[in-house]
Amino acid sequence: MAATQKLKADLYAPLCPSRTVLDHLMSRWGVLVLLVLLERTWRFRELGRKVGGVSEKMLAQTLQHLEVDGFVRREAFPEIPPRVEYSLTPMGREAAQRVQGLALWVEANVGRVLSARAVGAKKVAARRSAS
Amino acid sequence: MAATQKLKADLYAPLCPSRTVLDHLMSRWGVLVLLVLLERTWRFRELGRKVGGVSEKMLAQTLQHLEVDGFVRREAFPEIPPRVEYSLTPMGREAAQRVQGLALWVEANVGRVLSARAVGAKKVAARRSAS
DNA sequence: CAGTATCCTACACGATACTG
DNA sequence: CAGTATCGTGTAGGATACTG
Repeated sequence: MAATQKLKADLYAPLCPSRTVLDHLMSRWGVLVLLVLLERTWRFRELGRKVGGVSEKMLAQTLQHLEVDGFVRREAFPEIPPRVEYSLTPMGREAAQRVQGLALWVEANVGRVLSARAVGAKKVAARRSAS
Repeated sequence: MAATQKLKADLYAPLCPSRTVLDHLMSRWGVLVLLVLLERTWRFRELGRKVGGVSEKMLAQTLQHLEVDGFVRREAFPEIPPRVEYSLTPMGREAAQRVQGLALWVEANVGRVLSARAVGAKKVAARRSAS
């Protein structure tokens, strides 16, 4: 009892908890944080600067979600000034690697997508004006 | 000229187009649509029912984003009643497979995450009350 | 069926100020 | 430094009605 659930998870079911897990992993900032953490351990501000464009609030919130879900480990050192280090748990590393798989593909293929957009945007626009 | 871009894409740069590509792929409904399309070709309503919980508006918008980006092919048949079929392009399949990699991991590991949450939520809550 | 157009609201998110 | 608290706003996204 209390063992890890074996009842089938189903992303297509709106109420399935797997949706919230996926939401945390794929959130705007969640993705970037995971990628950065894959590289090494970081302090809070350091992480913020590395990600680029994230506010303190969202960084804190994102890290808490990932910590609660067991993807990120937070270690606070009782010093002055305070120092807190964030790293991936083993499970976090597993998930982050999958995220990285997609991220690397995107970085490598933005060019193809941008080319596709040039023609794709017109097709969609044409349908709208044909009303 | 007009060749696919080779200039380095950087997800950490807020202005890099790769961010919008990733946003489309990882959006709430984008993920689910890609997973479903990986299975086979679907009609509009069919797709909506399969995904579960998506509104017409969001389904149409999501499909358009993916179509514009060159991930999804839309084929309309001049019949009455109208029939429109959506499928993945070869590039869409490449991306969708990466998305699937993460999705399958999540479905298989929700149990571990749920267990982690039981203890993780308390740790975070404890910090807040210790103010 | 396959959408589009309109309206409306909850909340995601940023900016700012403050605490330990 | 490492956050939390508060406030204000833009917009993602749902509900509904309508078109071809």
